[in-house]
Amino acid sequence: MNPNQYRQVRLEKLEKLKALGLDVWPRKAERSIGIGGILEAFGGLDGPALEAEPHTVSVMGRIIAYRDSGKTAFLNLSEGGEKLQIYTRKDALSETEWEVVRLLDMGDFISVTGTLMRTKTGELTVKAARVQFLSKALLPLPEKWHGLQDKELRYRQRYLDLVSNPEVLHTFILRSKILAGIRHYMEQQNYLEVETPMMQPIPGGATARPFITHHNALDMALYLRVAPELYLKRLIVGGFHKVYEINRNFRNEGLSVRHNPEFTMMESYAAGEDLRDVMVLTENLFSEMAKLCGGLERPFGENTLSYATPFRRLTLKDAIAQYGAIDRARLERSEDIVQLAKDAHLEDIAKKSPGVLLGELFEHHAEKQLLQPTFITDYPIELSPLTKTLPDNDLFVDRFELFIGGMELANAYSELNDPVDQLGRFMAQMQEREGGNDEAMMLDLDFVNALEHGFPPTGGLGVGIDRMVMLMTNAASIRDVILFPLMRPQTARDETANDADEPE
RNA sequence: GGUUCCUUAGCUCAGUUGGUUAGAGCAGCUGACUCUUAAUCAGCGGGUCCAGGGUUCGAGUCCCUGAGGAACCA
Repeated sequence: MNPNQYRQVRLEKLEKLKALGLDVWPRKAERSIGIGGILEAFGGLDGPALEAEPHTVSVMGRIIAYRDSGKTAFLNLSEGGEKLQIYTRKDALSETEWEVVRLLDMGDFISVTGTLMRTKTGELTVKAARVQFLSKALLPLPEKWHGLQDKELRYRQRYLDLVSNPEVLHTFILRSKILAGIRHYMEQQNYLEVETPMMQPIPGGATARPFITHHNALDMALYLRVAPELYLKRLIVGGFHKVYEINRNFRNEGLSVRHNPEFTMMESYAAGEDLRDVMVLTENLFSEMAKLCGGLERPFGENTLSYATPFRRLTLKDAIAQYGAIDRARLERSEDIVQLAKDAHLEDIAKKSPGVLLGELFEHHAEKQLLQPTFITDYPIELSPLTKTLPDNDLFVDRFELFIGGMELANAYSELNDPVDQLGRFMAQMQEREGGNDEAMMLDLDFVNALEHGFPPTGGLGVGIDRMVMLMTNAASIRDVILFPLMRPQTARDETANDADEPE
């Protein structure tokens, strides 16, 4: 039975439905209430209560189960991840409608009008008095018990994944609720949502390789943004007090269970604030979202994570010392740091400064072990070209990254607002770039110019929304929380071989 | 980039040491059944075993190359 044979059989049924005089592709469904609404409004009523005071409803949905027993048939309709049983019997329908019921397939959409009842097993059911045919599915649904299991098909044909795996639909419904929850929380904190360019002439705000594209009319290169940071800061210069943006960033990097080339980030900036204020904002955001999703204790893989505030604070060096079982004093001496880097088999050690090596030692020894929410603070200045230095140490900056479940979830600074210092940091990045580091930042002179017009002390934050949703929904892969994750095209490579000049 | 694993019917999966005509369930088709719950019962149809090459008397199974996917490492 190949897909064409299924189509053929169902096309024939469609012709039979037309022959009954039906509009088989009607424009609108008869519907007085949704399935969710029925469950909410009548889910508490028992059989006698429904009989005493009959409720007539019109519902629509996709047929996800069909149990036919002669002159009756039970159907399950699905809408928005909720399902409802329909009871049809020959003697309760017109001859035409009974014919329609017999020509239905799983996957079809119908609307049913009838009264609510309880079956003998107690299930809430609509007893059909009228049936409206809405749409024919020409192709079969995946297996009804196991759903669609093949991961490749689930990502490539997400619509089938959503239809046949209800928990997937619920994950994405929860994602929407988290997004709404974040906006609600930020609004409560008096932040304004803004939108800044996603196509930028100079990509800035993060050390990452950008995607490049071309604008024909202006004949100029444009980059998909790696971060909105430099534009949001311009808004603080312009007089916005507190702003945030939730949108996509694009980074031309590999794919993994934690990385998708386009991912959703929330960035926020608050004038007059510093890193301590941003920490409070951040931990409250996470704990509020955990509450929204069921409670402060959330399962993640093998662990239970607690979002009770305050979150733990740990300096970068302390984290390396603690998780790497390394004498803390050695992290103060450059030659010891180099030796530790060798011990950890880091690459290109000779080319890297002690600060860069500290960052890599942290990733090597500590990152994956930071399961419970932890703020890591006091980053080396080389890793943080947009951040104010610590008051008592100009080699380290006032920055935190938040780690949960072994992943980086957030990144925040006391923003550098000294334009002269900022220009110097850009120059250092330019040197990095010339040295072959294509992740180093590009010089954005207009941004420096904006700072020269006066930029108040500001606390800034970036939160990885996909990873936050992973935590809240206990998803093992970022692909399980992105509706359409990037996949290599399935078409044969020789059909799309015009990218053959791309060096691999 | 490296290592390991996966790809068999529309879907979910079996397939023994390399040996006859590749199996099951769901889905589908025909029939029975007026309260079913993965409905049940009887019968029927459905395969580019990911692709290409090789070894062999014989390959879904072994080897090589490629494609796509998954996990781990860097």
